[in-house]
Amino acid sequence: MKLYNTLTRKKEEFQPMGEIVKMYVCGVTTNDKPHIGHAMSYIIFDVLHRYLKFMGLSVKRVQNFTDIDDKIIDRANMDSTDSTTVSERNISAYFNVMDKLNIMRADVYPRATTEIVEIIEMITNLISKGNAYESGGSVYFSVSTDQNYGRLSNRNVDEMLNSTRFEKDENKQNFADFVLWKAAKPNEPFWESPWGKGRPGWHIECSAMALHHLGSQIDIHGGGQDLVFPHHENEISQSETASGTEPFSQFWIHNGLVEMSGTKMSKSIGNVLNIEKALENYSSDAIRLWVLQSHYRSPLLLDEELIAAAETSLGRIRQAANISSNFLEGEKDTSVFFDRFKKAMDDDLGTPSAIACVFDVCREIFRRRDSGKKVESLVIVLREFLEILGFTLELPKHSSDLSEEDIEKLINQRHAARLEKRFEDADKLREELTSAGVRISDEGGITKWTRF
RNA sequence: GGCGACGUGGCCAAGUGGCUAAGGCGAAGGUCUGCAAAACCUUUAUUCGCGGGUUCGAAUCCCGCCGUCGCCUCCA
Repeated sequence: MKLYNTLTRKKEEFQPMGEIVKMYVCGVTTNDKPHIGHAMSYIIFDVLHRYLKFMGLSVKRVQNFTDIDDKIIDRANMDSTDSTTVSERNISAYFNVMDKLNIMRADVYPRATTEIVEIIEMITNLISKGNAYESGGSVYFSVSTDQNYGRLSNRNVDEMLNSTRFEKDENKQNFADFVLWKAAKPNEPFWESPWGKGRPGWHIECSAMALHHLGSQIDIHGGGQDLVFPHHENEISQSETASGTEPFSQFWIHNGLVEMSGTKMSKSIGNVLNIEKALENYSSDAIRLWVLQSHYRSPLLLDEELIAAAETSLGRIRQAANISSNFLEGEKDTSVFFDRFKKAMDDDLGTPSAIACVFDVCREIFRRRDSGKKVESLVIVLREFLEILGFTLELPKHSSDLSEEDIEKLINQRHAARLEKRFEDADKLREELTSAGVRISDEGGITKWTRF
């Protein structure tokens, strides 16, 4: 399988270094409920995870929660509570929606606040090696001690100086240095450290956790494109100087960002759609299909009509996946579809082409059913594709879900009405069933029904 | 200003040197039906932002232009 590696800016053949694939995916900062951009990112890494498993590889995935930072403290102050409460609340919300989105759980979900020991250890190590320095109760990473700095994001420190627009920090030796340990201000939560009371800087936790849970070298490090600089650039620097080994990660995989009418979704613009709200109107599968129908490195256009269109498309898929033909003759060779699907996925996780293949399998299933041929092997291969892509095939909720008895009763009533040619009554009963999520069809004098 | 991505049918979106430019949504017609729904069949880009160039051959490579977006210390 080939994957686009941000580090080398090309597609490269993926081969894990050891027996298991070590995968670290940057998690969320727990200052708020997860939004649709998080859904995009984690759906994509979920599919990567599933596909690696399908290829026969074992995967150990670690995903962090940044459960202490400025925004969380601000939120806690706003809500007159503490940062732990805010974080716990949003971590619960995270698991709640991600489970609904059928995103496989990572093996470990370390939190910044539960890895303080490892973080302090790593910072101490960096200081002893001369890559970091204490200043005013904080500790900074000295960017000039790493000659490779800027490799991932393809920029150099001198050029950055001309374009920088961040506030000056008197404690820093160099403008590009970044904070590893932040001295606590009055009334802020803090942890004891060799440099006094404070808390971890943002970047260090991922390095410390990756080292702690996966080791000094990993296979895949993932996250949104907005993390390339400075977050991942800084992670590389601190990890590689601390461990003395490189590369920290073989592959750097970055997903594109959700855009709304040509603009990135962002809290400052106020165009954030949270997942909870999206799930009120659309099925988990529809959101997943909307994401996977465009390539993971491209920006994803957020337009509710597009998710609604995906919901419609899913009707086809669900229906095809539940067909059984009862015919014995004419089994179809599925290898053509299988090869096509695999070829698409092997080329940098080409889910749009893989999904095109899924729809073609669906069409073939319908065609064969309609012409009296066996479909079982196609249904099996379709379900396998859907499993790899992480679809649940769960039916969307309808306002009034009828029991089987109710459905049979209504169908019988309609049957009677049709016999007496009271078609208006019959059509009313049909509408009633439709709005309750039951689709009926009159086939050769028999009325068949199915939930949709 | 620096770095990067992108511009393909009504909408979304694959394809990145050579068979008929995938797939989804939408639209039109047909089959089926009391009428439908679903499904199936047919139609819906002689053309890939614009202008040059390379080549036997370009949506795909090169140059220029126009336009959109992201990152450049909050971010999935």
